[in-house]
Formats: sequence, C-alpha cells, structure tokens
Amino acid sequence: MTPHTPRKAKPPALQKAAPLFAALGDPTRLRLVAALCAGSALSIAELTAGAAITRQAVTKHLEVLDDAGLVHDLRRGRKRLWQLEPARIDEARRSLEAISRQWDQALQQLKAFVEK
Amino acid sequence: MTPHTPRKAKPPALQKAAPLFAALGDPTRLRLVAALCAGSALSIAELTAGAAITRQAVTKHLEVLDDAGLVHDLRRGRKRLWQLEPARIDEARRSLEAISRQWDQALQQLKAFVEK
DNA sequence: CTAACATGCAACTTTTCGGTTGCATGTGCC
DNA sequence: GGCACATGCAACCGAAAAGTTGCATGTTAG
Repeated sequence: MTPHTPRKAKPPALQKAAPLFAALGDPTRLRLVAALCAGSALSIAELTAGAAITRQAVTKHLEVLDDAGLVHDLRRGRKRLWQLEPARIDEARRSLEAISRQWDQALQQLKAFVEK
Repeated sequence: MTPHTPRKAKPPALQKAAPLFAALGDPTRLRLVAALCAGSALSIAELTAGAAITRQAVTKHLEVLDDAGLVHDLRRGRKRLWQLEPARIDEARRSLEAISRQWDQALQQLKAFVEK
C-alpha cells in the first residue's frame, strides 16, 4: 500500500500544455517561431524562403502552430501574414516552471525528513 | 569554430530544444513527468497503475523521455525505478524564455522607432 | 524449490505526421 | 484584359509513432 499518499489535486492544467509542447516539438516549426519572434509579420512565401521544404509544407506547419494558439494570421491583400502569439509561449514556460517548483519543493521536504 | 559570429546567427540552442519539446508533447508522457516530479523514484508498474494503457506502452514512453534526457532509470532488484532529471526541464524552460526575451526586445525596438 | 512478481523482447497493427505533386483560385499591376 | 504573384485545396505516399499481444527471463519471498 501507499501509506502516506498525499492524493492532492494534481495540476490538470499541465495536460492542457501537451498540444503546446507537441507543436513546438518539431525543428521546422521551432524555426518558424524563431523567425516570427523577431517581431514583424511574415508571409508564407517569406517564411518558406531558405527552407528546404515546400511552401505547402510550411503552410501545414503554420496551421499546426495556429491550432496550438502559438501564432495567428491576418489576410492582407493577396498575402497571408503570420505573427507570434507570445502569451502562449509564456504559458508553456509557466508549465515548466510549475514542474520545476514542484520538484524543488519535493526535494526540500525530503531533505527536511532526512535531517530530522 | 564560431569566430565571433556577428550577425545572421540563428538562435543556436533553440534547434536543440525540439526533441525536448517533442518528448513533452504527449499527454501520457506529461502525466509521467508530473508523477515523477513529486520526488520519489517510481517503478514501471507504479507508473502504469491508473493509466489506460499497457505496461509496455508506458515503458516505451519512459524510454522516449530517457532519450530526451528528461528522466533516468536505476535498477534496484527486480524493479526498475525512474526519476526526473530536472536540469533538462530547466533547459526547455530557458529556451522559451529566450524566445520571450527576443520578442519583447523586438517590441521595444519597434516602439522606439515609432516614437522617434 | 517454486510461485508470484517485475520486467524485457519482439512482432504486428493502426494512425498520425511530414512532405510532395498537380491544379485551381484570388489579387495586384501595367 | 492579362500576366505574374501568393496562396488554397486535395489526393497521395512513406516513415515513424503509439499501442497491442504473446512469451521469455530475472528476482524475491515463503
């Protein structure tokens, strides 16, 4: 048995972060994010330039990022411009911070127990 | 070597973070990480308890996390115990911080330009 | 010794993913 | 109008991921 299982509320907000991390977990998409975090909104063609893949592939990646809420698009004439949604990046970062905090806290308690 | 890369340098360490995010980008694996960040090392059987998937599936996920450097195992008798590698979590978090910083900086510059 | 437990190993199935090709559509400009 | 540009849409493909089943192996406790 688990004699002292603190069956507290697990942070279920973490689960919500999975799609976020999944969206960031691809080198191409990470490159796109990096390009967009320079500030200016970029067209699909611009984002494709220099990449080793097709424009359509880039479009798909952008839509994945969009579904994760990490970017959003705005139509402008015949162009479709994309830009970052930095709040979402922060959200992912905070999830990792939560994990770190919980870990540190667990260590502290363990240490306190040992020293007793 | 990197002889004082002046400009044009892509965000260097960012690409390295992709496998990290990919490993975190799965609800099952995120659940495992959450369970492990409570501090104590857990066996495969313990980590499987309550999950809707097989022990073998859990093993595979743990190995994915291991490959990403997020966890490590230690054999102890007939058990194989897993625990978190918090430094790696921090690494991912710092990557997101770098993005945020770069974005904020871009905004600052844009603002300065407008106000000129 | 042996039975129960914890895990390893391998083959196999089913989706999902990353990417492509080919063609259609909308827009800007001369 | 007409052409070049920017993108959309859809079918298709191969590889990898996620998960399963079945069985073998090492370990611990009676």
